Amino acid sequence: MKSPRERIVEITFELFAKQGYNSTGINQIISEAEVAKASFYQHFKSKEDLCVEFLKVRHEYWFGELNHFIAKEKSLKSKIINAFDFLVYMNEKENFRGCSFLNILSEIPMDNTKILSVIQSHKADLRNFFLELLDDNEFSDHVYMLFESSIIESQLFKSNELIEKSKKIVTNLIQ
Amino acid sequence: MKSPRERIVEITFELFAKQGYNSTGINQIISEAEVAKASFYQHFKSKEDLCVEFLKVRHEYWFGELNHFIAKEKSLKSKIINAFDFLVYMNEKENFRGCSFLNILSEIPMDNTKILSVIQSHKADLRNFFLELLDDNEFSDHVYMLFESSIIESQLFKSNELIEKSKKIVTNLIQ
Amino acid sequence: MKSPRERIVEITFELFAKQGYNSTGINQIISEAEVAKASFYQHFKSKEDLCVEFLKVRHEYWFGELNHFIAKEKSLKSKIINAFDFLVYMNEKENFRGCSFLNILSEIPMDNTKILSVIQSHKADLRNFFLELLDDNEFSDHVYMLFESSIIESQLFKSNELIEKSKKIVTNLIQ
Amino acid sequence: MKSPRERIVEITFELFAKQGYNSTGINQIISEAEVAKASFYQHFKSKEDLCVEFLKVRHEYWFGELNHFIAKEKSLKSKIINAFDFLVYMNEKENFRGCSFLNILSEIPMDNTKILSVIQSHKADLRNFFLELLDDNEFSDHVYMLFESSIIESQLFKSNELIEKSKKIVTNLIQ
DNA sequence: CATGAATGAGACTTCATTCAT
DNA sequence: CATGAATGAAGTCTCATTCAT
Repeated sequence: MKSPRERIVEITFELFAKQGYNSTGINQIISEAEVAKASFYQHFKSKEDLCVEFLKVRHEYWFGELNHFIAKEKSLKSKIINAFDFLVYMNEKENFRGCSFLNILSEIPMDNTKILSVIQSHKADLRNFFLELLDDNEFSDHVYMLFESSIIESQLFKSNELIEKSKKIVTNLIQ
Repeated sequence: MKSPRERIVEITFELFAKQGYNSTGINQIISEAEVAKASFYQHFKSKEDLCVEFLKVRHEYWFGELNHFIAKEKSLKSKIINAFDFLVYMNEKENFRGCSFLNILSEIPMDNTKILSVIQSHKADLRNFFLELLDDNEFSDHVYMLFESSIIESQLFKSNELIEKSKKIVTNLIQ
Repeated sequence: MKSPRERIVEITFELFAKQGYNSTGINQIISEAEVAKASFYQHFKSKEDLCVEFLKVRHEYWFGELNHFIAKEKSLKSKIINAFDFLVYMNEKENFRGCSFLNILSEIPMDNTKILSVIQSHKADLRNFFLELLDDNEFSDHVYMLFESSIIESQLFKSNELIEKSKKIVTNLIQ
Repeated sequence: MKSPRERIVEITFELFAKQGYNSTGINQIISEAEVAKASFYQHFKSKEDLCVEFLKVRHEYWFGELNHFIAKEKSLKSKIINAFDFLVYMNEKENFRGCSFLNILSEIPMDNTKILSVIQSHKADLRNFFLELLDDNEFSDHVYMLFESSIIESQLFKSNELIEKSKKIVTNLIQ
């Protein structure tokens, strides 16, 4: 059996992604991780602390999956297009749960800078991901914003329709 | 003094928009609205019910403000551009609180169809708003998605930078 | 059955006096008072709040008992002497638990001014009790201090010995 | 660097005197003493055990300071008076924290005989201190009790007023 | 239509102590 | 003798909702 800390992180990964931050209580986490409550607090100063850890793990996971997903593509253009396909893949896999980072952004008080900055940093990385591929600040942000909308709108409408539309738009722009 | 129901709705309007759904308790609402608890439940079956009412009021308010904001513009193009300026205006006014609808989307359990459908309907109306202006399904959705990102990214980074960028992009596209 | 609030106050009265402030948890109080946890917090904002209420009730009770105990005495001198006998009576009744006010004084952080001032006010009243009887500021404080020591030393040694000694001293001084 | 045991005892000395028994956790002690948890339990069976050690150290310290403080005085009378000045000195030094022994008396369950007897023994020594100086059982206890009140009342009112009053009373009695 | 007491189920957190390494 | 992860039990407090008046 894995260490309590590992079990906590794993379960948190699942639950925060599936149910969100506020809907997931410490009690559920420790009960599903089969860990004593005090063991939890040995490793994490607070729920907020756990949230930061979760976002870090999620960050690694998400970019890992994304890079893996587009790795097989050769051309720049198809890499970009595949990034959108990655969203479809994730929606299928995670049942249109949207972006964990943006979801938590909505769930925390606006003045929680500790968590906010982790989220900002994740999105800054994503913005940079497109910048490095496209090497044109304005166009890369254009794609980034269509990408962001794609995530949100597919979460909202439980449908990949607008992802596909974005793909088409980007395809046309990218010539 | 206004009726209890009106007072509840008004206070809820302020509090949900400012603090979010989960961070606003029934107790705060009834105390600030100076209404008895059971009077509250006379008018609203549950907090969820109140949320639906809030979203409806917010919908009216938001589109009202938007239409008023762009009414003075004559040309189609400047109407669109001004819609983005409206976001800047709202951010200033509401301190980068983002979109109430998307925020609540993140705060509720995924299977809450009652609230979900109100949010979907609001965004469908917004999508239609651009469609009616632009009369081109693909292009209007393109603008819609940049508009949505603009809201979210400005909330995330507490900055209007990407709204301005979107404006520039749209300006170029719209020729 | 009495109201929840009454039951809480009664049980608290017993438990704080018997076990002290820190050793008595909210859980024990509500379980013995057969009250829901949230009912408790309907009536008392916090444990500190309950403590203030307890001290007020205790204040009334303690002075009530004291005055009743010495009421039968005619002469000033015998009233004073009987006040010390009251301590013996209370020790017997409450098993040498000492002064609730001084006990709590030791249990709270030094900067808790809310509770501190209630304790100070109780002791100021006691000091005044002797002043009104004796009408001589220095002598009344002398008696007050012997009275205070009597309480503490009898708590410490679980014995009325020093109360009796104080009685003798005061008797001799009072001629 | 001193031995772990010494470091524990030193830190405990500071913390128990400053914050009290219940407000000082084992974790704070070991962290400030820079000692491993199990090392702590190597040396002390329990927190209660540590408390006993603390009281012993405090006993030595307190009487050491007291005796040193009054050593310079020649006459019996001025030794007694100076004992009261010692209380003023300690209040200034320790910010009206009162008597560590009486504070802990209030913080422990009444049936904790192990700690109780250490406290009793300390106060018996103090009572004896006055007896040896004054050689008159009744008068020495009279002074002892004024001394005890002086400590407590100055803790309660954060003021040396009643110490000064006691000094005056004792001065008059002592002729 | 108004009142506010009462509630069950949960929230998050900390305590002193033990144990495997 | 040192380390720090793991623990059970308990801590205080808040939630949306119901009910008797």
